[in-house]
Amino acid sequence: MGITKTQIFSAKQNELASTFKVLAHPARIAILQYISQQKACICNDIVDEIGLAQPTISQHLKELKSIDLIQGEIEGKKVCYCINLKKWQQIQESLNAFFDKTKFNCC
Amino acid sequence: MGITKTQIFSAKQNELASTFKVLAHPARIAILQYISQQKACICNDIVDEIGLAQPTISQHLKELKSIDLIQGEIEGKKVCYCINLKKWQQIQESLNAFFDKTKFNCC
DNA sequence: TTTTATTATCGTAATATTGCAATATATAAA
DNA sequence: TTTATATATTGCAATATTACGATAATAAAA
Repeated sequence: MGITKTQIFSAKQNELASTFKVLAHPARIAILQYISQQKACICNDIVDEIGLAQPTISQHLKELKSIDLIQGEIEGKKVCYCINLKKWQQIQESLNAFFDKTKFNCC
Repeated sequence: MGITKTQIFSAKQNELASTFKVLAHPARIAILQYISQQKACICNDIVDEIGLAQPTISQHLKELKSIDLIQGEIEGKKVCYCINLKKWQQIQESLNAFFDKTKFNCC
């Protein structure tokens, strides 16, 4: 069917899975790493750096923006993409909470 | 195209993305949480608990097994699935390393 | 051996994702 | 205004994922 039955899971489970999903592509990992290393983060530089076509990069940026993980500031013709530090830390904490909460009672 | 261009990314980037991908489904999150709470972890119980068909659960378990996140011990007719604590911690550490290493130079 | 119970695999339909060419939009420069 | 540059959107083809019925495989029970 290809469709996830989200309605049978809790909001937290769905949200956690969605967050993992945004991070589940090497291009998006690479984009985040690249943005974090640059003083000025411009989309076209990302295209050159990553090696995917401009529309593809734009699409990946859109997905990262969709969960507020990055922000884009328009600077003339260019857009300066930056990591949203607050959200970044928030996500790291919620992932750690998931890993920590999971206890191991068997085996 | 639907195919990820893995060859243009580093092994680490691909591995990190793959790990996120395995965790990027609410059923697999729910399975991990359920397994972690049970003293005895049996597949058929998971089917009752999650509310997806048995072949679907079996498929999700296979994906979790594919990165060694869970282990299955055959106990007669049943299989006792358990979280692989070592791998679990290893993954948590590598995710944290990714989040920590990503510095924020701009904006 | 036959039956029953449990889990895995196969095949397939529905949907999602990835990637890019073409094109649109927007702004700066000429 | 026209042109050039940067980014976003649209449309589509190729591939991946999700879910499940049917069935196979395995092992305990009868």
